Amino acid sequence: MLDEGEYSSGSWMNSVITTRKKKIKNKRRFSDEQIKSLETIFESESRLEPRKKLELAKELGLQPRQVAIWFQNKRARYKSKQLERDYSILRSNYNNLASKFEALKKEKQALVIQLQKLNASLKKPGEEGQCYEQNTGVNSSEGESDNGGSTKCETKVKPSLSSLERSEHGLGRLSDEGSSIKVEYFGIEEETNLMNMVEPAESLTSKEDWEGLDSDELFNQSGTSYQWWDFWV
DNA sequence: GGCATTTATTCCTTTACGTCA
DNA sequence: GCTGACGTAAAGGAATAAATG
Repeated sequence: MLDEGEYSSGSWMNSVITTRKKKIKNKRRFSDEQIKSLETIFESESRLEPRKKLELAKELGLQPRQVAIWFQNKRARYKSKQLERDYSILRSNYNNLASKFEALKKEKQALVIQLQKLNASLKKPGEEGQCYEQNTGVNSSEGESDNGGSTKCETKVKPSLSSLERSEHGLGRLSDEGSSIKVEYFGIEEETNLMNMVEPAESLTSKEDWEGLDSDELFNQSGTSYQWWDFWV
């Protein structure tokens, strides 16, 4: 630890202070050539073998201790820069993810609204919903009905359903079991549940959350009743 | 082989000097 | 010339592993 008998004589504290001040007074920055050589070696190996340290010190006209300290400080500086780079990359990835999340959330909300409209129209007696039920349930088994308006209802409702399926890449599926449409979507059965899921997602994506959240906090969020990435999985 | 001690090395933090705006 | 910010050489100290008795 202590080199060349640095603190070897006199009162310990006084010796430390005087010796240290004397040493630091003589502190000189390394020359450009010395720095260049050190940098070159550091690029290939961040830690020096003792033998190589002696050789390098001799070559540069420095004390081996100085070379060791330079490498030590260089490793610290490199690590600090690396941390900055890593943080920058993580932040960029995080921002990308956040914007994708926002887009997906909007898409989902649009689909939920579309679904509500479809359900509402099907539940109204004597309107399009009833026509659809007759078309899909009755007309298919009996071949035809004496109702001349069946083709009109079909063209109005079915395109909406197919657009829902298409927009969800085949993940969303509608069935007409019972009196209303049930959704096999995100692993839930009713759109009320679907709507409930929107709320926590909203709070997570508020401006304060995005600004005050670092990546660790994001991945450690356990305050909500579900994980936000489960939202669309 | 297990142990205590010594030695060497690393990392982290702090100190103090040099430089520059 | 003074001052504050910043970069950096160097020291202090804790932790760790290898060597030694």
